[in-house]
Amino acid sequence: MAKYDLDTLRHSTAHLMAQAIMELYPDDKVQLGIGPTIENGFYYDIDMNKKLSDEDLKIIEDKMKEIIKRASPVVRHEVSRGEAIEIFQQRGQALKCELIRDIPEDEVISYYTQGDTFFDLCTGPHVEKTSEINPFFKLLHTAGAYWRGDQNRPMLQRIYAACFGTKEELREHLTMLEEAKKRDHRKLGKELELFIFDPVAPASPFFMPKGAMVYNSLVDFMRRIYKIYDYKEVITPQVLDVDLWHTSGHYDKYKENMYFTQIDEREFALKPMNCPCHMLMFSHHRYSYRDLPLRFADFGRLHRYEKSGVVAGLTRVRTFCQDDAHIFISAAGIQDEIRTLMDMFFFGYEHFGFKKIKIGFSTRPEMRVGSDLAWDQAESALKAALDASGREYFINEGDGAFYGPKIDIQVSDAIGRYHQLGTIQLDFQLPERFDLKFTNVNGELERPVVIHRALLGSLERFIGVYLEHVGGAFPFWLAPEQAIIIPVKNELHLEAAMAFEKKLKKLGFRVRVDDRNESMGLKTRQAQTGKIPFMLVLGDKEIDEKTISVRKYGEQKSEVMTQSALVSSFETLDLEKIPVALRG
RNA sequence: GCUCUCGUGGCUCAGUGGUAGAGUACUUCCUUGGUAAGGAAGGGGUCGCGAGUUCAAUUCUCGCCGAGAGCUCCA
Repeated sequence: MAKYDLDTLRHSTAHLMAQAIMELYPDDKVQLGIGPTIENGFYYDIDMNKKLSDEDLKIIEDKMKEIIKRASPVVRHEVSRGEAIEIFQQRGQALKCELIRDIPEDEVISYYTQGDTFFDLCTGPHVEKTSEINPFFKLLHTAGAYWRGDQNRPMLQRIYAACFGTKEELREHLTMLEEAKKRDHRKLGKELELFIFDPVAPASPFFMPKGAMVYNSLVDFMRRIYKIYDYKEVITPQVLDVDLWHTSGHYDKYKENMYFTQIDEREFALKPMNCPCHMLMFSHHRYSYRDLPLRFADFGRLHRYEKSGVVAGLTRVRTFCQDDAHIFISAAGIQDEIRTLMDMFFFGYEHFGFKKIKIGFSTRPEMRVGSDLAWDQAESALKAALDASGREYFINEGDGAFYGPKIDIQVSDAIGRYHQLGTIQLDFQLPERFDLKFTNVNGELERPVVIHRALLGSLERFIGVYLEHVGGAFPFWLAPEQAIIIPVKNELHLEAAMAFEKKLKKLGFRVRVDDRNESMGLKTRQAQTGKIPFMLVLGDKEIDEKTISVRKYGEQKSEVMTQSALVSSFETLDLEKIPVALRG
């Protein structure tokens, strides 16, 4: 049993790093901000004149190890507020003084010293001497971070570090980071020729033929799900009069993030979301309770002017497509619909092989619209539906949208990272703004509630997440190229290869003959690095016996099977593109 | 938007105050091959864009654009 828990060790290591920096750079006005522990280690926010580089991190690490050997005692002091401010002021630690001032009046202030050079405000606990700190840490990188997370305050230098209780855990974590780098969807997207970016359209992907194949397969998959769950797809305009965005409220709240265009002296905006279009469509028709829930699905292209610093690969882009839908429903129907949605979402995620799924329930935020009564109803309906689903969820107090509470769904990828995908949001504000009504069972006009929901989130983001999840190796039904056929000798076997290709193509499979004048070694290598699910080799033997040599992606060996057996196994695999409930 | 880093053939990257190189990809030829790179030749770059310093800038300085790591934000 270790003497200290991991959190204490990490925290003490953070102090150790701060001390190392103070000792190494005495003339750079080092001021300590905060240095909390985080999931895999810790960070420390530091203000200093010198800009730290990656080389400096190595020097700091060495210094830290030296201080460990020194075995300096770590001592806790408890003083009054005034004394604490004086002590930290003397040492030029203005940031710490600010923190002390924010501590409630009556509390005793604790701080720690380590040897003679180091002072830090902290409640502890800590190790008793620096030699008790283990060396299983690594300083990873520096980045800017606003003091106290406020973009109007100065930017400090944040140093991130990994820190663990054992050497193995540290190594495992560093290996995971390496693995994450290899799986980076931006790298894979380029290597597998899925998409490109160009400065002419910042943060906007161009999907190459293979990427478009994946994109369209995902849309196709969603359309099939929509058949089961009774969604009606609609198609809506890209460019709409700003009046619409005034009505919806988006103009006031999000105009900084919208694209505008003027023509015939009218101002238009490129749509950043589909909802107002769907509200408009609902209002153009007098619907009855018999029509509800009415589900409008839309794969419309959206444009949002995201700030330059926030865009990243496919995960945050300026043009994207959601698997968007809006459900118009009576307040009484919410709970059932949410339950149905949860079924549908989990069905979808499991289909993609996401096993660990986290559900977050976000409640009313401080800045909100709508009456408390309406919020009470909406929250309790969501909660009841979640409880009824029997799935675990956690509550994000105050994290809801300004127009209603929401459910967010995160999935864990193959290397344990969570990504937000789906969202289900209740909205009683847009129906109000668009004055939506339906005729209820008593013949009276009633205001519907709207549910915004997306399962994949955005196609772009989902492709990024999924690429990293599968490491670029798509399952058969999603692979842009499902099989590659290699003739052993072009002169002798090309004809048979092309005949087989034609046969598979007629059955709807995506196959290609590699007819280049290259060695089998090279073709094999490229079939593997291209992560094509099946490599099929045809030579004399196979042609004579109507068989084919089959090597699956990731396997070292090939097996020989009859051509008809291969075809039927392709047919079975390809069924995965069709949700179970729709299979004949 | 803010802080830091980066930007050299399609891709991955060397390199230099005297206007550029490798590997790979591409084209052609040779090779007729049995499961992760057979051989050769060839074409391809105003070194992100603009200004400044200099006899001379891809190299140094500034500005802009784009990308990355974070922060703030994310309808």
